[in-house]
Amino acid sequence: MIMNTSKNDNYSSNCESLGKFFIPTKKDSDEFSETAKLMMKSGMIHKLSSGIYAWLPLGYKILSIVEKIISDKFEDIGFNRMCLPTLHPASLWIETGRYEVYGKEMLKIKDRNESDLVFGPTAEEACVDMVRNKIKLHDLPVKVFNIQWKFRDELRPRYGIVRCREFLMCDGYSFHETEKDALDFYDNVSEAYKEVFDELGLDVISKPAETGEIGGSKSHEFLIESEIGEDTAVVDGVEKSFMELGHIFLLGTRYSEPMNLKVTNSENKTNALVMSCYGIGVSRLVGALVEKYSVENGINWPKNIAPFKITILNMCKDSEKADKTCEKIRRKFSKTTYIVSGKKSPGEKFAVSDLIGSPIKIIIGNKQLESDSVEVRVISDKTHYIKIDEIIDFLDKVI
RNA sequence: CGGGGCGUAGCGCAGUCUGGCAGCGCAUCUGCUUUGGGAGCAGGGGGUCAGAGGUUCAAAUCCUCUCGCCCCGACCA
Repeated sequence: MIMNTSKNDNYSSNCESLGKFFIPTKKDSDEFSETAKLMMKSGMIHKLSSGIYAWLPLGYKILSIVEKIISDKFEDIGFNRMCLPTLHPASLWIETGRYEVYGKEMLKIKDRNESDLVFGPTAEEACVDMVRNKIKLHDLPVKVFNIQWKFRDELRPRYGIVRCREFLMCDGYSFHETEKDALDFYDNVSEAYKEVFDELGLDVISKPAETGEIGGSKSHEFLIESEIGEDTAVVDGVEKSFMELGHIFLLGTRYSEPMNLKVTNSENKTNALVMSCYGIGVSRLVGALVEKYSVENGINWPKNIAPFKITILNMCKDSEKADKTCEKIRRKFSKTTYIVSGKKSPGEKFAVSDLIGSPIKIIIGNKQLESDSVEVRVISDKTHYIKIDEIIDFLDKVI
């Protein structure tokens, strides 16, 4: 929708389509919460049904960036990335007794043979099935994780992707010989979680929690203060609303025992493995980030999360010099530059750029162009006027 | 799952009470004007009135059923 639509394009037509990126912004949205409203207005997500959202290119870009930050951290502490299916045979859930216990949030499906399937609301059973009969003593500890869509048939979805039915979750699973090994690694993961949230600029607290339906002996949840939080915690004597972003559990033998995940140890005894699981709501995390970085008319993304680090506002209608300057910058920073141009009004261009929220905004207007300059606004810095000849060097420094 | 509300053009809505040509704003397309904070004028296109059944000469409108969505509450990752 926003693209280079200059008619005077005989010098740039070959490249024009390269800069296109589909961002259908909206003037307004009737979403209830500010976070969901902003995500709809900026063209990040589209609702298909109650609690079921499509991720448009802009939203998916942010989701992917967050996913990468989490994934890198998990690999840093020794997890191997893998991928479990979204659909699990009901038989696995019957083995642990959760098929009946989990409740109406679990989506049960039948395939063409009338076999019962489950769209996984979580994946402990699937993961155990993947590793059982394969792990030998010398393999331990085994640490795997995946980032996969989950479905929980919420009674009442709300706040856009913050509490939806289909959501992206990073779920890690570790298997240990002893409870002590499991506990040590549990602390490593807890530390890694804090580093991830720090990297994203989120003030997250961890707090001991109930293990609930999932079972196990120890758990911590990771919470962020939020207007639309649905958990409460007491901080400094004041009860506040929090949104849960992650939860880790020391599961013990809750799954390994009934599913017969065992190894024979050095004393020739066969014991059930000690299992832990670690979850982060990746798609919900994007909601928390939008809430955190939202400003008056849009968003101010920090550089390490921004879907586009640079937004160029081409205010000129038929200026070859302006178009060529856009193209010069886009070629150098092609994956992270978004150009707002065409015959839209200046107001609309600024409004769209506010919604995209790049930390660096370059404004190409007739006034500065007369002196071969452009205006560059850098978040948390002043406005610079830079000569076109020096723009690439300047951007290299601030990006 | 209980209570309430809504469903009419892509989006937001009026029309429903009192049956009688399918409307308005925004968006979109065309042309001209405008170009530093979501522009102006003119013209055009776009409809399974949520769905099914019923009443009637005639149904968006009345009746019955079904579905979907939203808000509150309860429940819960």
